Amino acid sequence: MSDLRTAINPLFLREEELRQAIELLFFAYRDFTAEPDAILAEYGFGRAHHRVIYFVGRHPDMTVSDLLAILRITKQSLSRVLGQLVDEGFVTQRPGARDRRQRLLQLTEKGIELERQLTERQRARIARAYRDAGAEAVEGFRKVMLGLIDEDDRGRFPPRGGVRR
Amino acid sequence: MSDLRTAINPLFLREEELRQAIELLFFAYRDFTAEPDAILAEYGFGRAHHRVIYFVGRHPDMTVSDLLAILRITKQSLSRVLGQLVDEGFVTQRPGARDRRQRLLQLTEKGIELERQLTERQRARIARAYRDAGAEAVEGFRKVMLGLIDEDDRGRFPPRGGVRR
DNA sequence: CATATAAGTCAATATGACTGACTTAACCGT
DNA sequence: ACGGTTAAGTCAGTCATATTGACTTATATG
Repeated sequence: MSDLRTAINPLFLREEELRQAIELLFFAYRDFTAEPDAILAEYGFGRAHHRVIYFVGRHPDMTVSDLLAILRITKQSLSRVLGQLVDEGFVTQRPGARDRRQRLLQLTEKGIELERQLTERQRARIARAYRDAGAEAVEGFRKVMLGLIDEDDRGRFPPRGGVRR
Repeated sequence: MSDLRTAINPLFLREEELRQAIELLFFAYRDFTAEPDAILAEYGFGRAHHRVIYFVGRHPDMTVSDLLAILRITKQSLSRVLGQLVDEGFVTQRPGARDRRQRLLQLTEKGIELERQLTERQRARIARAYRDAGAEAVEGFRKVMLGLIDEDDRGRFPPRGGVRR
């Protein structure tokens, strides 16, 4: 028996470890998006609507440009989705005070309610995983995930100062 | 100043922590798929082709049903993508020996080469993140990611026995 | 033999994304 | 005040990924 790959070659372990990470990302993302997708379908929306609702909820008064930079899609792609959300009363726009060319985006009450409904499933999934894994594992998770993200977007995640006491 | 949310309410910290996890997943997946997507575009392929190539490479002689169960898409959706890959000589099929209704899937040399090209970028990204984060963080990452995955698919990830010495 | 299963097919539709070209309004520096 | 730039939006065409639903073919299995 004694498999050459595992018994002798440390490069195989490395390869296996990296492949597992690829699959962890695939399966985690697949399952992480499945629940909200099912809710969205009831509204005739898709995942793109969720992203808009999520980030507008997270950063009220963000501009269209900000949103495009986060989503990394074209404005033509955003246009349909955002237009639908505005038409159906989930998102409102108002001109920027400093720069009146900007359209600052906000969620309506209806939008806030949908955002809450969509995100609470995801939060519950994460809360369970965090609880089961423990605080130390959570720190490791954050570290690795940050390392996977392009450098220019890491600044979105403030370093967590240890709780002073 | 002294923000009510951070200064007093521990539930806000919790909420913030969970939201950050949502965003870590979004940004990590976005950046993780961007590089292979660019390569795939040169072949006229999309992310769905990558998934098929990846999993067939990972599990040679897997059946179409196995693949459908992993990807969680309909066979009609898979059909086009798989058909293209077969037509263009990246994947081959042969009837199962035990059950001749099955079509066992394999990568051709060409398919293996493309798989390698696509996945090596992702492996490099993960290797860098793993190295920067350290072994302990990697363990935490694995624990949390596993917790995010639906229970019925966790068995795909064998527990890592500590290296005996 | 009857039923169930694995795979594939045809048709219609929705969603999310793209490129390219263009407009409108507002800002901003010289 | 003009001219260039930027923010946003629009029109048109295309492509990839996915869906539902109905059906066929071949093979397996009780």
